[in-house]
Amino acid sequence: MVAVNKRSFMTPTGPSTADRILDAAEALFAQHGFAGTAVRDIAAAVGINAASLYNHFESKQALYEAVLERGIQPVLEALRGAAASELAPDWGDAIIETVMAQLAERPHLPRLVQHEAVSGGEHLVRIARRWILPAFAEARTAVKQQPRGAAWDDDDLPLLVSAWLNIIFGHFAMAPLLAELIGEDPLSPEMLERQTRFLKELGRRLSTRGDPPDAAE
Amino acid sequence: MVAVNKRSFMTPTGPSTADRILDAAEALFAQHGFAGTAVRDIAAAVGINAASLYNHFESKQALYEAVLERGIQPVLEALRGAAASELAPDWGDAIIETVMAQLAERPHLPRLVQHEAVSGGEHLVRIARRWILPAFAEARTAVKQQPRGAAWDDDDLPLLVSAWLNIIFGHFAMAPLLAELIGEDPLSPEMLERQTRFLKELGRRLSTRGDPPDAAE
Amino acid sequence: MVAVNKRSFMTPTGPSTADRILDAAEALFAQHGFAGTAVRDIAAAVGINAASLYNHFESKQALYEAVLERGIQPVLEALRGAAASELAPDWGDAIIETVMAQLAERPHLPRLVQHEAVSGGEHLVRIARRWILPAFAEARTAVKQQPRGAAWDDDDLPLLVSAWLNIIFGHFAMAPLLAELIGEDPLSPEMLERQTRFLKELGRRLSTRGDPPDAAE
Amino acid sequence: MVAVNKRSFMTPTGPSTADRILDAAEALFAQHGFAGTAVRDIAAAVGINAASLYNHFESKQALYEAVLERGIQPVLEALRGAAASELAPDWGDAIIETVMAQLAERPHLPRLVQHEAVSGGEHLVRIARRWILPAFAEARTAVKQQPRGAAWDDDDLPLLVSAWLNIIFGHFAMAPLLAELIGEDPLSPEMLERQTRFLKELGRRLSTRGDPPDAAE
DNA sequence: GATGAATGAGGATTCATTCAT
DNA sequence: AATGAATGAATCCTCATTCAT
Repeated sequence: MVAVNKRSFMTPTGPSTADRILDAAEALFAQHGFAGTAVRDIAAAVGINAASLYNHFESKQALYEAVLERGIQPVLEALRGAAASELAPDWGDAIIETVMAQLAERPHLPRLVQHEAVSGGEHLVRIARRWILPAFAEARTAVKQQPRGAAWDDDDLPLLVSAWLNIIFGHFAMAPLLAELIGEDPLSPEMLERQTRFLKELGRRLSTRGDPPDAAE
Repeated sequence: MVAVNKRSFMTPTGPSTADRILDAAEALFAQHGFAGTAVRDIAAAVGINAASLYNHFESKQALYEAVLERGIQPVLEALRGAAASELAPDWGDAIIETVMAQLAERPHLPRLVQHEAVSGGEHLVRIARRWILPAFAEARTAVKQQPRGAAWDDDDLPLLVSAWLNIIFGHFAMAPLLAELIGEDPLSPEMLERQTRFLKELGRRLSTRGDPPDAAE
Repeated sequence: MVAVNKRSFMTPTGPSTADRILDAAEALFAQHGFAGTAVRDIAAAVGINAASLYNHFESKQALYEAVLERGIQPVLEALRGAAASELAPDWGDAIIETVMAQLAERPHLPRLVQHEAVSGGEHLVRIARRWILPAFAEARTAVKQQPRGAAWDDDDLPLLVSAWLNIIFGHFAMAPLLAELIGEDPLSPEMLERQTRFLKELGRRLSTRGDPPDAAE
Repeated sequence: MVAVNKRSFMTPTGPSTADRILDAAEALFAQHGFAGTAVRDIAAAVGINAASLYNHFESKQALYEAVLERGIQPVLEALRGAAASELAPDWGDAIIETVMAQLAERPHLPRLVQHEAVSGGEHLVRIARRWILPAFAEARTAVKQQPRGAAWDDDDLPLLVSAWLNIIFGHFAMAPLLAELIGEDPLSPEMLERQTRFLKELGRRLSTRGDPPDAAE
């Protein structure tokens, strides 16, 4: 028996109800977090009755986790792909572009993850062990392999990776606030382009030892 | 016996009830966000009846805002103080140390702010206009005044400030997740010390043009 | 045992839940007024959970207004019908009988209206504009068309209408108090019959100039 | 020991706190009824703390009853005075004028009584037995003594008295609604004057047998 | 799959009242 | 006589979930 995608086969239907629920839930969970999102509101956004939602997902919890998994998986895969070509000269730039492109497509995802991370709650650990830890390891390896990687103390690498993640995810997650501050939508194509350029320059500088290595307070 | 105010005599005059409520609320809001925190739980943490809480704060909302203000104000003031001494040679390091010291004392605050920022919600704008915008302006000025400031494009400055904020706040806000990843508590004195050192090095590198002085794509 | 639709087979399909709620609410609101009636008590009277009530009505307010409308509408219609036949000789008597019959059937209604009127509150204006104003206009017209209508000064007509309404509604609304005073239930068929006769006599006298035919100051 | 009015003795103080509470309570109870009035609101209207109110009245209940008694007593006394002079020729007019004058001075009272009457509740019976029953008896006697009293069937007298009470109290109690209908404040001096005139005319007509004594359906 | 109705648990908030000061 | 703080009970209402249809 061939593995067949349950939907998208033979019928020219649009996205399945389950997918539409996932979409609506992703947006709402990203905006208001888990606790701040009512199942009823998700259902309303989809245009169905709240009870119907339970035909597709066992519980609010289960839906939340499905949303997270569906969102994180492609990002990780893209990241892996980019990381694989570690030999290319502007390898760092490639990763940045890949990740930014991924996130630009699903701008809710970083907010969702940030929400979850900040809550540091029950769902976190499961997700962390399955998705983030490997990702973290990969990112760490990547950073270490940077040409002048020696520049960073080995113990600082986790902090560096964490910093990178915070910068990249933060740009999306804090978009509403940032918009307030710069008077422009941080998620507009132009701003995303600028942010991408900015990140590349950042990468270049971070892999170079700073000027006067004396100052240490 | 002199007529004595119940709480100014013999009793060590602990924090007022209102303050204790603010403390408990800060911790709980930071952990679970606004929607995820029940007034009853805050009251329980303080050891009072939920109804009593309303003798001190008009509503959950009002309490939330009070928590935010109380938390943000001293950080901003410290930041201002540090920024004032902009002539000192290791001026950037001073700011980093000041901010880290402030946040270390109230580790809930960054999570609280992050929660709020990610939610990008109703409370945000008010706070943003009164506290964050000025802070942002200050931070921006500060960054621009760095000795080798010419190194950054003027348009990139907001992004740079945003990046700094995300790195600094992110370390605290994501602490539970980060702990999971590095196997150590990111908020332990040693780790905070390491992070401070890391940030200083980061500052040094960021204010130095990256290696291939051609690249600025 | 056959799978059977609980309420479409064998059960005589009693009034819908919404109707039962309206009934219970009508009685309770009439007895204790809006503020004095707890949603929980209405639900209990119906035999459902208080939460279920919100599947049928958006709020206590909405329920209250629905009760008022449902109650007032048929009375107004009956009144209109009776008023239409203004040519009949004992036209006034017909109206009295119609109204009394209507109110006798829903004895809660007058108390409800009285409650509302006395409260003169927020709900009043909406209702007043939609239902009572037209009714008032009709009543006024009716009174004016009485054969010997010339007997009343035009400026007194609103007062006359108001007086009639107060007498008629008052009999029902004050029933508990009146019962206390006369030792009989004012809502018993006999008493209602007597009150109807009394009102007719009243109507006859009111449309006749009083003794000293000079007095109309 | 002489019976001394606790307040108004020796000190030129304004109304005592207890009186101010009674005033505020009278207004609020009249507007919103017992259940719809919060002790806090009464206190706020007086300008004191809700707790202070309990220095003057044992409970909300007790305050309510005090308000009712204080309001009803002078009306009854005035009524008695007027009724005593039953020999005067326009005796009915005198009563009307007295009562209207009394109520005009305390326009909250009728609404208060109406609220209570409509609620037909717990407080009612006590009040009824002590105040209203005697008043009713008096009114009944008064009506019966009208010159052409014979015109009314003895059994109708309670209904007639009830009608009178409903008309008179109703004008005040329904003032907000009536204002809505006639576009004028029913409690303005002019309207009260008109209502008084109207009531006198009413009295004149009611004590005259109606035209065609045949119609009784 | 979809839905209207039902519900127990819990949400924030208000209430009348008490009490130490 | 006044008050700020406290509280248990009750307020309206929302929530996630179930179930018969």
